[in-house]
Amino acid sequence: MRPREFDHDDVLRIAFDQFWRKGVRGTSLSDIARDAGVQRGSLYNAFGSKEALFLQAYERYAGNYLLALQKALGMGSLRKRLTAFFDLTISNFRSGAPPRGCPTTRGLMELGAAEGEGLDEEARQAFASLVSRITALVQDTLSAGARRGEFNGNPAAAALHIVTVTRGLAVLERAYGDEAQLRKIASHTIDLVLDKKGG
Amino acid sequence: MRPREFDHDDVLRIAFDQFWRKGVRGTSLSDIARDAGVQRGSLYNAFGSKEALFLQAYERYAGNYLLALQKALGMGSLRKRLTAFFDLTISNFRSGAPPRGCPTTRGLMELGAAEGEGLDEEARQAFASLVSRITALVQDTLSAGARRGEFNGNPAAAALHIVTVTRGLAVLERAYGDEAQLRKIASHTIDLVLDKKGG
DNA sequence: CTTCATTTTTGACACGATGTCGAGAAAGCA
DNA sequence: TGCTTTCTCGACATCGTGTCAAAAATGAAG
Repeated sequence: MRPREFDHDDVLRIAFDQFWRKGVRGTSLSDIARDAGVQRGSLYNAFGSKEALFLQAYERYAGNYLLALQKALGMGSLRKRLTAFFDLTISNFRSGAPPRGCPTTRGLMELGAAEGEGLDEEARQAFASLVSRITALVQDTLSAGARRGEFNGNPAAAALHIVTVTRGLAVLERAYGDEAQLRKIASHTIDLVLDKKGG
Repeated sequence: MRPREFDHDDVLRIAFDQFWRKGVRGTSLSDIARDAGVQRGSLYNAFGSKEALFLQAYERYAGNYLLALQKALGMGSLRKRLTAFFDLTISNFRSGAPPRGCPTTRGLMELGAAEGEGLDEEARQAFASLVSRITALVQDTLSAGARRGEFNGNPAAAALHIVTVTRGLAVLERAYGDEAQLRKIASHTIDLVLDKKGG
């Protein structure tokens, strides 16, 4: 057995950085290979294909992101939790220079696009899975808030609405790049959900 | 002067159909040339580049879409108008077999992605322009509703919120492909906006 | 220590995409 | 009829993905 000359996790990190900055289709394996100091062929040997490499890199990101999310949703009043949720979401979109947007939303629109080509379906599921998990976390937060009398609506419907807004924010971020606008929409959404008339 | 052997508008229509089904990066000029019965070189001669062709095809679509939108927003109570707005939006996402999603959102995430490459910026503006125009139409509708006592919130903020939700719906359509879910979110959004406590 | 088996690395190759270029073809006009 | 202008067409350069076989490096067995 000959040992691998590069670190698996390092490559995933470097690759995801490129994918995030330039999009999946806009990033070539040559770019990643150069950045990682590895031959292109070695990447194929280790990961199989560009999309397989992307999927592994994305799963790595999704795990980290969910951890941060749980932390943000875990403290204070319901309003504080939702504010922290939107803060984290928007900060994530606006991280990097220039801002890199939302990798999940970009990936969904970029790869979930082509007609049934096999791996695209696998990618679609990876993205959808993260969105579902985020929705579940928000729903749990709302349910807890309802038990404490901080919320009187339908947690499932409200969570879906909130997550839909965050996906919309990801799109508007690309369209306008106006962070203040995103924060305004977020705060307006929290008001709508929490001030709703008896449900 | 030798006359062109193909119809300009026909090619735009055929090209946009391909771009809509397979994404911009997923569609090759050879595909379009084959479908349109034209040589690839002729497309370069007539349109300059793939992205220039896409932009022209997209502008053609955007014009038609805005016309349909004005029609949908022009009749009945405010609730009826907003319902028609979401209906048109979702029907548009779900048109085709398989459903083609939202071309604007897909285009934004696909092209507005790469770092300052010139034409990508032009594309971004085309997408952003349609989103802005849609927002303006919704805002006008809400303002008219406010004058008739059907709405007591801030039209600008509410319009932005509604359009943000439609962008989110475009993303969820790709993630889940569940049309009933999209319609539920839409109806919930209308309730939130119209039932809001005095603002 | 030598040999072997296994895995990684590496470079060459096939293929398809974008975009350029120049030669040839087809109209309008003098 | 001949000239000019534009369009069409095929060849080419370049870059992307993905495959393959040969070479290199390591661990294990004799």
